[in-house]
Amino acid sequence: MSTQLGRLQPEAFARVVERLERLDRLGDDERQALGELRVSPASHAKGVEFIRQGETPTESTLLVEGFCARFNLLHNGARQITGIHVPGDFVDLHSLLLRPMDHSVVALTRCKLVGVSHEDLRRITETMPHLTRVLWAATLVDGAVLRQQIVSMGRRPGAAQLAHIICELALRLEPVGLGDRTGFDFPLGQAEMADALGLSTVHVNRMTQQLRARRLIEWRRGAIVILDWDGLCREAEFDPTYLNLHHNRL
Amino acid sequence: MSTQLGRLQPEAFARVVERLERLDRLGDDERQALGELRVSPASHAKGVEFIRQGETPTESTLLVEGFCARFNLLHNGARQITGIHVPGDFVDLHSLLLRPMDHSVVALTRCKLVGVSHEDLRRITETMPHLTRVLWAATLVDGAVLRQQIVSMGRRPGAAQLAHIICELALRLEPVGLGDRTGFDFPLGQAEMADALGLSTVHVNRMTQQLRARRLIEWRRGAIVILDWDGLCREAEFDPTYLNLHHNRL
DNA sequence: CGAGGTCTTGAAGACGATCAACAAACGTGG
DNA sequence: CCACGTTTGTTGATCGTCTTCAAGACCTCG
Repeated sequence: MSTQLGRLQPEAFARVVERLERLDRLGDDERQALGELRVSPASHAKGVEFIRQGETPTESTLLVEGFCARFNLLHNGARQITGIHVPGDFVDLHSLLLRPMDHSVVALTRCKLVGVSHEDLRRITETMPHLTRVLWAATLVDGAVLRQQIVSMGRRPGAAQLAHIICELALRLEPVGLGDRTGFDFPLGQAEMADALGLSTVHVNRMTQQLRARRLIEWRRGAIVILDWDGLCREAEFDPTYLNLHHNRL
Repeated sequence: MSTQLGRLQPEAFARVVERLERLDRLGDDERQALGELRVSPASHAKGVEFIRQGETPTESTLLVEGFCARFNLLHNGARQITGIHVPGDFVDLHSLLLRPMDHSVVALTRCKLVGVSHEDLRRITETMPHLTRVLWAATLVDGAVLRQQIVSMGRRPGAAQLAHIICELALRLEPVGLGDRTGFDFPLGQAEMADALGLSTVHVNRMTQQLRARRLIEWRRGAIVILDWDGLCREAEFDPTYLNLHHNRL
């Protein structure tokens, strides 16, 4: 992992812009401001906890490639994942305003990331109100995802919970070109899914088999295939409104 | 419920300022800007769903007195509460940037509220970067609370889950002078608590009895008494960091 | 005083956890 | 390219937490 400062590489730049433009159209000046952010690239192997609970980062991290997750550990060693991040996500944009970190972040696969200094982000909040609102909205969508997760964990049975997160991931991966309603690459194991859903590995395995048996999905070799999108949505009571996939005027 | 526009009444003004100043000290100009917000007061009886999923409000609602909750309904009639709000909270500040509402809000007790027009809030985001960051931070704390809720639901047993939310409510009520580590008025029933925790009413009842039997809390007549704060925190593995109760420089 | 809501209790059962063993897939080095 | 060890997925049996249903006690308020 190197730490030399530079501008966003084309790939990373494209990912952020894609993601933010899903919330609202950006002006040329805003795109330019994003392009001029000083960033420090980094990459981490699977399993590396590159942000730790209790730290107060001086930059926010943008995920360019791979999957990572926020999580908390309990005293008994149990892990709860509170969010799975896909390329284009700011994994800790909130660390700009909330200190210290109340959770850690781990690379679930090999990850490419860039750090954006809080100083630069703060300058954006001082000078570019609209872009600030877009970034704010990005954190609000995070919150909406968390709410749906709570609904799942509280009131949906295991199979529906699994179905729901698969629907969600498909739609979140779509705008960055990494998936669609027919499926997506998903190099995570059932153990990680279990930590995300708050279930045991064994139970995730059985729920997966159930969705498989009902011809809703396949899940093998690091890829999830969605055989029946509508059926999966029905199972999950999935309503994509909360992802704010349409453009708003922010 | 009346809708005439006015300035924030002293009580409401104090609540917002107290709440926001918990995040960062406000300047005189910022306090003044808040005082000049045009607001529409409203009050709702217990049980009224005053914001409904699917709507796109033109104002954000500040809770001045009483308790209310965000919730989602499932097809089978089950309700999951995704957040309990206490006086001083903006219950739907995110509706400024996210549309339409992906959940409803219900008054859990008689509530006094004021609506703040999105137009005014947006003006703040255009002209007062620091106050904007404070408001943003308020929504980020919301998110942190949601993450802890996920940890509770996923990995904490029922009793700890109940203990955790009680610890949290105590600390969230403290800065508005409505509670402390010895307890607080809490006019909600076990059924509502069940919907918040994702448990059944019966189970909440039994977990309450368990905490009672262990001399950690009392809960009667609309008030929760905390008999042993440290014990309750231990039971819950409660770490208040996520509430950002200390001042930050935003 | 009566009526409706809330709390409490018991019994039965479902969903999911845990433990343990085995199979399959994967990656690594020879 | 194969052999091996490790990780991940699969299965079965058993156990515990939490749910459901149902009934009765307690409160509160009109």
